[in-house]
Amino acid sequence: MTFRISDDLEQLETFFPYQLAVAAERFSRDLMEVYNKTYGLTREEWRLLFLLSREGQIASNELAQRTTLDKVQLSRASQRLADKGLITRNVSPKDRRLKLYQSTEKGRALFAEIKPQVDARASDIVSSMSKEQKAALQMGLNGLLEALGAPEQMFGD
Amino acid sequence: MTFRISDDLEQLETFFPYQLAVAAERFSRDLMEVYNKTYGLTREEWRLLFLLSREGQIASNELAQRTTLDKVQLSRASQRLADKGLITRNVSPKDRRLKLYQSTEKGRALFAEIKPQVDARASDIVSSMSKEQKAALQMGLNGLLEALGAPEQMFGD
DNA sequence: GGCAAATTGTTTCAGATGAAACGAAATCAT
DNA sequence: ATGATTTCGTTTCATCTGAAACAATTTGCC
Repeated sequence: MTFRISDDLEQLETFFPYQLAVAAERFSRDLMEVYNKTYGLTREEWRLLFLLSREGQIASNELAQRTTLDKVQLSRASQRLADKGLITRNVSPKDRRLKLYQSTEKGRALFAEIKPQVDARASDIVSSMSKEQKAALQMGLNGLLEALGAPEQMFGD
Repeated sequence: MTFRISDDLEQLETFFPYQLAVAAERFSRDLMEVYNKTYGLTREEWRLLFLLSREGQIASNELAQRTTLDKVQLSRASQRLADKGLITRNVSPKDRRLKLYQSTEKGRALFAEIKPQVDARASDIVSSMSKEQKAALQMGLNGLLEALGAPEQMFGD
């Protein structure tokens, strides 16, 4: 298989965004098989649960920065998670417009159950890539995120 | 900025799919500013118009293979494009279940108008990446697409 | 202090989306 | 040939989604 890196810029610019979208969508769909089909969580719910499971208590304004969720998505996802008893939402005493989100024990337990399965699925996909390809993807993706002006270190480190 | 390539596999599996999704979504959104906000085309409509603008007449079954559109998306997108007079849809004489899609003059003209703007926007983003990053991204993405079992060479070459 | 402006979470409403049902046409088996 | 099965494109229905409107709260300004 041959790759025309950038000798034809026109091709790179038009074809590449499509490749990126296709790859991301397929990957996302594969992972959704786990947390959605099996556990009925939407992508937003899963991301939120993910974040809350490692952090303690997070305010909504801080959450918006660290996720790609806007306030509407956050409101809806958190509402559903709260209905399922996976997280709690409390009005912040400091600023009563804000809400403080926190994972419940049930939420953390569910996360601990799902997480390894999602990891395994992702690992299945990535494992067939060569070490060089993985490294290249990681480097290229970081460069792209930077170019896109994405906030770095979303999940802390 | 530092990149932890893959010394922590756990990180690679969980963090990376998220990065991929974020990058693809942001990129897609940036490009949509052009063909959606300005010209009112959905992503599916744009993809279909893109494909039809360089090919002559394409049957629906062939289209499904070369795009990620399923039959429902194709049906809806083509219907809207036909309503706008950008493409034509004719029942195939060979197999009256199939439909033959073709871009109209108006469709090609609109594509010719939008395309450079989309390219320019994509170029804006990618241009701030180093040559190495671009090459790495292209290589990594191809590897990932292969790992995902994606059909290669979607737009011919 | 008090009122305009800004911020935040939620709701509303129209349009988009996915899964399943459906009807038409072709293919297959006998 | 004929009936069953398969393969299409479309429609339906329920849900999701995004943009704008909204109410509650805080901030800024005087």
